[in-house]
Amino acid sequence: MELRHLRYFQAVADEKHFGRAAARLHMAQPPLSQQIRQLEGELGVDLLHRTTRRVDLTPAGEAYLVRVHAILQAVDAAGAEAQRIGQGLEGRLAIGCVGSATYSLLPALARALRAQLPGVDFAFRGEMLTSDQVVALRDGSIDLALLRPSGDAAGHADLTEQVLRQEKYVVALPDGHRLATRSRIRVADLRDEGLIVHSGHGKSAMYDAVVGLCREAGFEPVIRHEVAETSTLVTFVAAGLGVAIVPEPVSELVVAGAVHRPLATRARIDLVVATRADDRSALLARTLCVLRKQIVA
Amino acid sequence: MELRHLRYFQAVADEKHFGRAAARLHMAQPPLSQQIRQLEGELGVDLLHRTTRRVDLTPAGEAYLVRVHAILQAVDAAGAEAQRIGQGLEGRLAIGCVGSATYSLLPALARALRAQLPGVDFAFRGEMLTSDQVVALRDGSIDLALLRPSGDAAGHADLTEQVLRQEKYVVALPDGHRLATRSRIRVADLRDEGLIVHSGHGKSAMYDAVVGLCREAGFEPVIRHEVAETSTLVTFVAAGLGVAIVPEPVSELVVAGAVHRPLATRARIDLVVATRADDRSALLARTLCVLRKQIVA
DNA sequence: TAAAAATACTCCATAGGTATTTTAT
DNA sequence: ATAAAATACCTATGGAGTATTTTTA
Repeated sequence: MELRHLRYFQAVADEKHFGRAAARLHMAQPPLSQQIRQLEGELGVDLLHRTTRRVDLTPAGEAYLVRVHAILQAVDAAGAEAQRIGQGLEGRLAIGCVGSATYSLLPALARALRAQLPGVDFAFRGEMLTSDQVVALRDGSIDLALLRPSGDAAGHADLTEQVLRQEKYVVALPDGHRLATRSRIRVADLRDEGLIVHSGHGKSAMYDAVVGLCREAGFEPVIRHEVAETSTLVTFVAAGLGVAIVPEPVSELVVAGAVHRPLATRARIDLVVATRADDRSALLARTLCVLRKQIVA
Repeated sequence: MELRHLRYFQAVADEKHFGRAAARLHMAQPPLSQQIRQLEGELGVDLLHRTTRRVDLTPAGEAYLVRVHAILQAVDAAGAEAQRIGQGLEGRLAIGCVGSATYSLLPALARALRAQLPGVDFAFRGEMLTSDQVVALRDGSIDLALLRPSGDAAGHADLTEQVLRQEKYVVALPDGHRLATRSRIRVADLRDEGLIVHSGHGKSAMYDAVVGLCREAGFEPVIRHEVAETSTLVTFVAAGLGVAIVPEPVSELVVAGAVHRPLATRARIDLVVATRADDRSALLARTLCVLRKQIVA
């Protein structure tokens, strides 16, 4: 049995007339009769009751017609859906994001994506460590990662990475801190401050970046607290537990009791977008397009 | 596009290998590749991502596969359903019944039909007048009628009628009635009794039958009450409002205060089954078969 | 008898087969 | 180098066309 048989049956059932149905199908009447008989033969049921004056449906034909309608519609719908998915207008895409972009870039991106690609089911996972995102990309639990540069770029041959933008640093200080009155702070000014950093050497790229800045300024940082989440980090600063060096967009996360001051340094921290190199999905391409527009704006 | 394409796609998606899929489909690999390409071309989407080592599904292919599974299953289910309906094992059938068989034959028939044809959705309408059943048969609101012989059998050329059985008459009497002590009652004994009959000359066959019996016995019946339903009729008798001549199976409707005594007459009243002459449905045939077995038992 | 479906036959489009090439690992 | 899909080409089944017959209201 083929869809042809179902289409022909539907036409005959609609027209209740082999001749008219054949005309509608742009074919001659005899082959139409044959195909319908073939269908009935295959099913082992008479679907139509023929008289020379009119054709009508048997009870079995009535029931079959309903099913056939649904099937033919489902065939069309399946094709249409596949097309939309192929064009990246529909589907699922999971996006990972480091903590320091979770409260600035990610919400704006989510809004833009929902507006631009309303048919797509996006899943956002913020506060992810760079190293976890690499794993998640590889195992498919995310499809796009917003992360910081990791030391071993060589180990990411299967990933495509691109620098989205280079972010300045700011210092997060408790409200009444002695440095809070300065308009700009040098790294060296933090020599005697207790620092709050993201936890785990080799896991958080920010940890390594902050330690690197201090060493470049000629001192070994005093690490007072290690925290997993950026929101916790700023909260700790507000609570007076120490100061922190964070990328500038973190200052968009406003917490009472914490203030941000520019860090006087030429150093910048890259925000990188990474994807699986073999991921050729149209949805990913469209998502990257929206992401880049977002960065420019 | 044809079901063939869907079947082939499903096989390739299952096997993730054109060669093995072709073997499973009992065909060579090249035509399979062609058909899949043809499908992709028609949809305008790549469903498969080919490497020489393995075949895997694109996101569009994944979604399409799910739909294809459902479609192919629906095609099978539609055929199976049509077959069952064609064999009379599934479907809908409405049965009408005159009042005087509603409380005896009909419940037993319903039980037998449910047991024999569990897949069928039977609808029973009891207490229908013969004339209403003829109309209902013609307009399709019932498919099988249990009725009494009507005067104008000539007017039913489009119906097939068959006498199911010939029922004796009984007299329904109030409990303490003077005739209640008799074992048998002649029609002439009812000369001075007020009768309760089914309402409407020309509508209820029983009305005509009862009046006919009386005239044959040489008197014009005194009609005390006309009622629409058999249950009402017996209730009226029990209440002492009169006596009634009813077919013997009505005595199965036991109402406190009413008794039934055989009527001494050779006259019988036919119980007739009628169907549309052009109704060739297998379900009707099966139903009639169960009905006839029921009558014998 | 007239309208419509079924039959008889013919033809050709295309599904499917065989042989070979291309491709990616 | 090799396994597998794609390409090229061929064959033949069967879908569709034309002419005609059969059917039944």
